[in-house]
This record gives sequence, structure tokens and C-alpha cells, in this order.
Amino acid sequence: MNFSAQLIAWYQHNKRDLPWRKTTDAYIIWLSEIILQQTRVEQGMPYFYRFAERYPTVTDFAAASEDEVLRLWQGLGYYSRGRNMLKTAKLVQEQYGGNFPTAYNDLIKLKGIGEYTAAAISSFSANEAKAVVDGNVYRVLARYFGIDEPINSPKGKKLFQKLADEVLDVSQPALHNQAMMEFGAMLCKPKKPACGICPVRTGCEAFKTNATSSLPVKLKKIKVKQRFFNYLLIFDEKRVLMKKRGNSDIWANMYDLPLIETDELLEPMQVLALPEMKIFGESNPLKDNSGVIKHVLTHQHLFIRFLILDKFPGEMQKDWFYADINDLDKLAMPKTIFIFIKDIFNF
DNA sequence: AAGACGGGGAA
DNA sequence: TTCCCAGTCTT
Repeated sequence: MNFSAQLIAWYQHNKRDLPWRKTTDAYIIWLSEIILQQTRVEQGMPYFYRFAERYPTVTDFAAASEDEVLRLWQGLGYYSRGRNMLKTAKLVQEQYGGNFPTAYNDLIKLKGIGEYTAAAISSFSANEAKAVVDGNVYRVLARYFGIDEPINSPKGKKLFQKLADEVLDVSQPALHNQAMMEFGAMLCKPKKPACGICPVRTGCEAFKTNATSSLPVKLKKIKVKQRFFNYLLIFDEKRVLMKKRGNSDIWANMYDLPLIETDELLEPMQVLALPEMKIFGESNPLKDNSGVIKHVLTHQHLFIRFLILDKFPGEMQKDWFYADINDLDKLAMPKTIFIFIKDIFNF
């Protein structure tokens, strides 16, 4: 048995029962693949059910609003995935009459679909012979073939894609791709791979040379930026002053509160003395403050201070509006903001 | 070629 | 803490 056949044999006895494996509907597979980008299966699962139920077909999805999609996506992160899905759903509705494409060359042109996702959808839905290369595949190939070329260098990416194409079983690409990824996720794990029960260890270069812990090689770590957010919470009876975010920073197009970002951590009184505070009215007294919440993201650490102001005699700004607290569930907000407001109003 | 983009689970 | 997850897009 060759490498692929061994992994497929392993897969058929050890695979998890996942909902998106029960269908060849390209739309449903697309839904699952986008949700699972850079996301663990357990984390994405509830979102998959939520979207599949709310939008049973791509036609239903195409009729949604961006606000609604982002609200459903709230808490999953990488929100551009949700925004791109809506664009793609609309295009599929118009250009393909609501029939989700299954050909790699069509899929690769769609927003939010890159090489991995196009290979996944085309192989799973139509058995097109395209090899998927995701984090699991990089790891399995790097270890089995003992390759120390960095997986995130342009050279490495080409090398691993070529290798993945070579080991692909073109007679059953869907099964092969599923097997490679499941094997990487369940057995050939990043930490403490289960080499003791591995069916291909006798052919595995990393196992033979005791190098599993040093493969795959990945270039440089990103450096984390620190940012200081001072949010102003201003409410009037059952209404909160809110704003829609721009489209160039984190949490694009989502909703949050009036914000003053500073270069360093300031005390509440120092924030109130800032020139930017003028639009909130002269000598607007501080009613309360929450202390500092540290919100950890992959690329930045946010130090968030919520300042509750007593009143708002200032000027309304563009993109500001009052939201009824009963409508807050409809607005897509960063999780940390949502939880804070929820807490204040006790709902 | 390098950066940006979330949030959570595991060690 | 650090790593990394069924990656893609922008600059």
C-alpha cells in the first residue's frame, strides 16, 4: 500500500462524524469550509449549524444584509470571511442562477476562496482531482518526507503544493483529501503526535530521525502591537450612544461605542482632559469606570477602558446613533464590547 | 514578500 | 506564555 492508501485505510476506521461530510452540496461545503478557515472544528460547529439553518440555500444567503451576516458571525473572528461570503453568495445567485459552482477554476475566482478552499470544495462536491494544502497537510508532509523548508515561505508553499499533488490519489480525491486532513488533526498533531499508533511511521522520516517536534518549520513570529482604547459609554434611559466602525481596522463594519485611542495607558481623569473629549460636551462628569480590560488578539493586545459619562450635552457625530438596548442583540459587536454592555444593562 | 485580520483551546 | 487552528486579502 502506498502512502495515500494507508492514510485512507486509517481514515475509514477513525474518522469523526461531521455534518458537512454527509453531503456533496457545494453550497453547504462552502459554508463549512469558510467557517473552518483558521478555526477549530469544535469552535466552528455551532456557527455551521446556525448558518445552515438560517440560510438553507445560497439564494437565501444572497438575500441577507451585511449587518445580519456579521451578527450571526459575531464571536467567530476574522470577520472579512462573513463579508466576503455575502459578496460571493450574491454573485453566485446572479451569475450562476443560484447553482453553486463546483469547478476549481470557477471557485478560485470567488471572494474569500483561495487555493485551499477551491481544492476542498471541488474535490468534496465533484471529486475534482485537486489536492488540498492546509495546516494539517503541511505538517503531515513535512514530517513524513522530512522537509525542513519553511511552510510559509513562497518557496516552501510551492514545494508543499507540488508534493501534495504528487501523493494525491486521483481516483478518489475527496477521500484522499479528507484522510490527509483528518490524519493531521487527530493523529499527526502539532504537539505530541501519536506516533505509537501511527500506521505510516515506518516510512516516516521524522519518526525515524526523532524530528517530529521540530517539523514543520515556520518562519518568524509576528510581533504583537499594544493599543489603548478608551470607550465612552453614554446612555439615556434605555438607549446607548453607539457608532459604526470603518472598514480599514479590526472589527470592520461592526458596531461599537464612541472611542478615543491613545498611545499609552491613561488614567480616567487624563482621558477626560484630552482635546478629543470636547465633542462630548464641556466638563461632562465621569459617572463610573470599569478599570482596564485586557483583550488578547493574535496580532494585538488591547487595553480597554470603559468610561461611563453622566450625560451627553455634546454634538452628535457622523455615524453615531442611539441604539435601544432591546435592539442590541441585532447589532454585530466585538465580543468584549457586547459582553460589557450586556453586563451594564443586565440582560 | 510582508502584514493584517479574531477568538479560543491546549500545553 | 506560546502555538496554532480545514487561510485569504491587501499593500
